[in-house]
Amino acid sequence: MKRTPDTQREEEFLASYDPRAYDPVAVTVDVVALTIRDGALHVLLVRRGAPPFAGMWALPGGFVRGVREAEDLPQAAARELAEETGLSTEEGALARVHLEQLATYGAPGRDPRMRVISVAYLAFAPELPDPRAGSDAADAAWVPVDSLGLTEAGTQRPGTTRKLAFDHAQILADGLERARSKLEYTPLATAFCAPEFTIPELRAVYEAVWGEELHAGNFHRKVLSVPGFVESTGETTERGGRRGGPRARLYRAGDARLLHPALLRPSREEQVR
Amino acid sequence: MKRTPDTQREEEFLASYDPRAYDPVAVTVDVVALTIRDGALHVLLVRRGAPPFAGMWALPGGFVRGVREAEDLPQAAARELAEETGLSTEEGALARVHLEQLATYGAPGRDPRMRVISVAYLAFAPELPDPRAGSDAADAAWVPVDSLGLTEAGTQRPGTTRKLAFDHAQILADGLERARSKLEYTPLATAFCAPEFTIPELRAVYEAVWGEELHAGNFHRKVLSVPGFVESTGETTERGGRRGGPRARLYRAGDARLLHPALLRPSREEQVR
DNA sequence: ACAATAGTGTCTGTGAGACAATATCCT
DNA sequence: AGGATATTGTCTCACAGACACTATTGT
Repeated sequence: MKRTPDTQREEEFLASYDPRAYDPVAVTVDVVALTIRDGALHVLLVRRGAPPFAGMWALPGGFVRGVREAEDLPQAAARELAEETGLSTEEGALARVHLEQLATYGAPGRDPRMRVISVAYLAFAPELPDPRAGSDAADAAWVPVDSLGLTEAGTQRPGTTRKLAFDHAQILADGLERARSKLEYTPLATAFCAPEFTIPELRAVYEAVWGEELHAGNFHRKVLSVPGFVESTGETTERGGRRGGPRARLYRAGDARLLHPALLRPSREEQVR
Repeated sequence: MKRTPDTQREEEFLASYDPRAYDPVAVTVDVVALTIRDGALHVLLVRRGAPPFAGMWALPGGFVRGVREAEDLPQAAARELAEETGLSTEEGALARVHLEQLATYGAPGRDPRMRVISVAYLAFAPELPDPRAGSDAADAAWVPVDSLGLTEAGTQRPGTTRKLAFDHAQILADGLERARSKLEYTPLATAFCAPEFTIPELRAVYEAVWGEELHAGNFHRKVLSVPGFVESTGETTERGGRRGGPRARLYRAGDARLLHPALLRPSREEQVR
């Protein structure tokens, strides 16, 4: 190739962009995968088998595969999720999982080994099977979020048994706040439900994520009044609730991508100042 | 050092984490810096002096400095912004700029040279001086956002003179949507204003960002009714508007971090379905 | 004088939340 | 039968938006 001034310039540029010339930087993807089990919000965690933080719990995650595999960031997140849940990307079970980017964490020292930039993703999943531990994990489980003693500041209260590695308490706290907020103005609560669901089931999702009870009657009317949130199937459940009550009507997720007007959390009285 | 099974295991782990063993990955920071000039929303752009995309416009950005400098991601964003605007981080002028993480872009091929993961930041700035081109830029300017022919999909309409490099049209589109949304439920519009401002000036910010006219009377009453949005200084402007009208009262930003109730955009009729 | 603008008042429709009522189903 | 629950009805208050009005300033 002829070394015109232009190609020479580009080569210099390329050289200046070579990361090998700098300190090594690694890029990982971590996933905050949320689901509802037994009426409580759970997060998917793996127990680390190797140092650092061996024995502690962490969000599922790992390397972004490089240029050769040409793996996009959402792909990497879906792969990590599939590896831990045992669900194949093909089966369509993962297709029902909502996945969105949460934020990126790159503070120096967040990983004691080297500079690691971690792109966190947030997943909303309907009830999934118990996970099986992946290759480099000692264990994996759906863990009730309440059991982790998370504070608003993104730390864990002292005395919590399951300690989170790295800055994963912060990432999880950010993910939870995003989830709570998204339920307000998007129909993503339906992502926690089976394809057909009842309004009380949907209400249970809101109560689990927001951590407070909602008024059944007002919630019902509100959901039906938001255009495109849910659409009726015309069917009802086969039986009433396990403690009595009439059969509930079944609904599907509607075509709205934003709720208008929004379903605001009741506890907004305490204005963040 | 004795090679216990544990340290050996860690060494293996470390080896598996060495990015040099993988394809090289670079991490950059790009900044969507927004300001209001002459009543129109402007974004800070630099014209590229070197290939690829030489001659095209791009968001200011560059490498995250590695382990040795221990540069955090927000620091890197502030540094890039300072380099292009000529404002020193010390002066406090940059301290009045609101900076928040926007999203991370890492699609393979988004940079033709190598795998580049870019963490984008969003900046809200009061009126700043004209930029001076940084080291590797041919030019730098505050550019009216409207002149870029951005579509909702994050592309540029054909026939637009200033073409954006890489996927920066997408990043900018995402930043604009975030900005529009943030004005609804946070008091960040005040970040575009001088320390003391009038309600009509604040309204001009909303009109520039949302791209639509607001009803002056209703806006006024609404802003004053949201607790903590603005607080009165007791002063008024020295003169009325340049086309007549009484002097306006001056306000400072209040202590609220969320607007409750929110100031919703009028054009939400077209529900995104 | 005239036009433009800051700021206030008034009215109306919508919607959220408290509360009540009714019908249906489980044990 | 008795208790729980799904669903609908009613009432009230807050608020967004339309419109009107007054006061103050620049040209």
